Amino acid sequence: MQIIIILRTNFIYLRHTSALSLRNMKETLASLAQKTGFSASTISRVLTGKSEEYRIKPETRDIILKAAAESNYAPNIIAQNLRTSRTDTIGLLLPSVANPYFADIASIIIKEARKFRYTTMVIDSDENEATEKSSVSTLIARQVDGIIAAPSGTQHELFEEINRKLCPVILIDRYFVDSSLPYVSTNNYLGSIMAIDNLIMNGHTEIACIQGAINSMPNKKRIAGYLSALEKAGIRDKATIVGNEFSEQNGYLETKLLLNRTERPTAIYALSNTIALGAIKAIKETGLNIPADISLISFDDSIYMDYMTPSISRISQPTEEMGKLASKLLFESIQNKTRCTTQLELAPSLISRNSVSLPPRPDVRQEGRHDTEQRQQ
Amino acid sequence: MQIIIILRTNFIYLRHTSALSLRNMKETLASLAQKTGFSASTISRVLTGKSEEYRIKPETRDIILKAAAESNYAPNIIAQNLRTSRTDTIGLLLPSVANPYFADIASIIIKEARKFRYTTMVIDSDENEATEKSSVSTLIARQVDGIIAAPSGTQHELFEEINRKLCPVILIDRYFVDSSLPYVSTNNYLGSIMAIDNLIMNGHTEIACIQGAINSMPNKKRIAGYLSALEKAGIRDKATIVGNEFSEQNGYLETKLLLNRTERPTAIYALSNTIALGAIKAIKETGLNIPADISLISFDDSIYMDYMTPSISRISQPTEEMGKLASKLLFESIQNKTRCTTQLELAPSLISRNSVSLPPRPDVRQEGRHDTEQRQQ
DNA sequence: TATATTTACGCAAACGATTGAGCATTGCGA
DNA sequence: TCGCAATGCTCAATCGTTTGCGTAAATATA
Repeated sequence: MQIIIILRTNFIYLRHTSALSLRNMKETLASLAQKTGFSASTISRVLTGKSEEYRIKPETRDIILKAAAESNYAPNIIAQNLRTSRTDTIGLLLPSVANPYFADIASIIIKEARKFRYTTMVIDSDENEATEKSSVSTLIARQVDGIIAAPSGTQHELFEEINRKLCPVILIDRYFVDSSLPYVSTNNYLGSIMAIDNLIMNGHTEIACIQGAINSMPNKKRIAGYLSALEKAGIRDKATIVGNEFSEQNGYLETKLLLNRTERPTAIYALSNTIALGAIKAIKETGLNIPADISLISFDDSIYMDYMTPSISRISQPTEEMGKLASKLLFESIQNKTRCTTQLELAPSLISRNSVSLPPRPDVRQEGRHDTEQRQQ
Repeated sequence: MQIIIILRTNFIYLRHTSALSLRNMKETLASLAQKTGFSASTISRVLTGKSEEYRIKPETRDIILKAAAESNYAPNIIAQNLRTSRTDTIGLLLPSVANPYFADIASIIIKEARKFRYTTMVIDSDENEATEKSSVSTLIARQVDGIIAAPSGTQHELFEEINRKLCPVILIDRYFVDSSLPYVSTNNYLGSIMAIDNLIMNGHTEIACIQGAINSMPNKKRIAGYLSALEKAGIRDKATIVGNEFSEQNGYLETKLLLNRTERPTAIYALSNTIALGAIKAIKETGLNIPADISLISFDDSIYMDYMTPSISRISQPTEEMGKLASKLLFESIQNKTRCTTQLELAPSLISRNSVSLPPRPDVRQEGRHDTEQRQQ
């Protein structure tokens, strides 16, 4: 996909931006007008690179450019915003910036935006729907030119209304079913299939799934994939779904409960990296070994997963591509004043490591192990 | 420390913000003036909660409030900004949002800012000084009311000039020596002492240190603490300092080189979580065990460090306090139109886990171990 | 020479709020 | 009945740009 975006910034300002000293707040078009003897209109036109279009005499242009440069003039962006009702600003809404997965996405989008000369306002909704709503209102009031959002809420009306009336919205990671809002996400369904197939191939049939925010689309899709994979293997009736939050604590508590069951699962499928961490903690505390006693596979990639013992098998999402694609779609929409309807699901990949092995023999399954010795297989 | 900050937002807008529907972009003070028959001035004063101060008749006030509410009026923030030259916006400058440590800080500051009704513009400077400079200029041009920064560069003039002339600046994590700029940081020197003392207490004398961005203040202080702790133990001459970047790759490469030396260190002190990850990878690849063959201690806390095998001993920084304090200092400065000169170093804490033990006996030190079996001790 | 066109810019009205100063109207005391 | 203060508002300037329209001077065309 190639998208051509014409940057409308002008070289005069650019030169200034890269200059050493700060913008001279005292200098305005009016003061420059006084200095040079030309009108503010003319100065404006020269400084926005429209001198040819408006047939400004080259000599005049040079005088103005010189005066602007010497006085360290830079335009008042707020005034520009008011006049043009453009802000060169985008809003980025995330459920949790501290979550490594979303931090990655934030980092990429912020940098992409910078390339396109946009500044990013970041909202951390804390998975709270009320916070999300009011924060989005703030973004709108601040007249952002576009929004990239991983919504926590379930109702799409707000975002659709914004996209229809105010500015382009691109969803990332999470999206709404029955909505035409554009999104860039991972094929979460496929990801689950890959994860569960991997467990089944290793002989597991007692696979418990610890889910996250129940109403979020990724969670729903992952659950659907989980069920479908079980179905395919003819063990749909063995489905076990617990939990309700993308948090370490949720992973920990639900794992504790799972391990306490008389029919303990032989494998756990954690629907996020945070859940996986909680699960690991609970498993270790119980004195069980991964993968000898219980296998573990997780959604989300994170650098540290390779460094744990055992290293964690996982479904990796292409965060960089997602961030870049979402940015491109957004800036294309802004540029062309159109609404895009692209709905993309990128393929996840299975990173197979050492947290999955054959299930323990049935007769030892309920014993548990209380030594702290661990074997890496 | 108690700081009282009077929020100047008014309840009318608040009520609107939490309302369901979006701000009606068509409605302005002028249009409301037409509708109600009062002037824009009066409407403005009522809507900014100044009806008593300006002796607006209660009936008038109610008429105006009703009209505003019914038409879903919300003020044009950009126009307010231009008129009042306040933006209720802060800038947050970080070297790397993807780094879990800074992601934590970002998350906290964004949420704190929200509490004070500020929106946060986030910059990811990518540890690049040029990016940092131009991004900060952008923030200034956008007239942020204040800046919280973890600067990558070494020259403080830019930030000092901003703090003097334009808006309050609070540094976080990193700061400048010989500068009166306020900061909130960790006592990195003390952190190093704690880390090295821990190693020395365990009998280590061959302690190599892998550093990060050499010119950053935290790095300098950590190095100073490292040297000082060695000095105190009378083994200053054994100091080994390598590396130059807060990255996993740097940790990996430098560890590889260290392990290749004829006199292999018995312990590695990694100056960041990312460096530690790289070190672990290199150590594992070499077939050595932590801590049996080589001990490891790291700066920075991260949730996953407890889940690795062995769990990693580390120096934890109080990120939440740092973020909250920096926010408080900033908003206090903005509110009081003063410049604060507080320079705070919070105490780090040692989280002692299983990556540090006695050094291996000298006669086996150079052997290396090539089995992949690991023991947790 | 009269008219048309081009050149090179200026005027003034936006954008939508805030705010100091001012101006009717009413009430009250003397 | 007059003066004065309090009441309850409006006027108009301002923040710093951008931009549609206009126009004087210079040049080209008929």
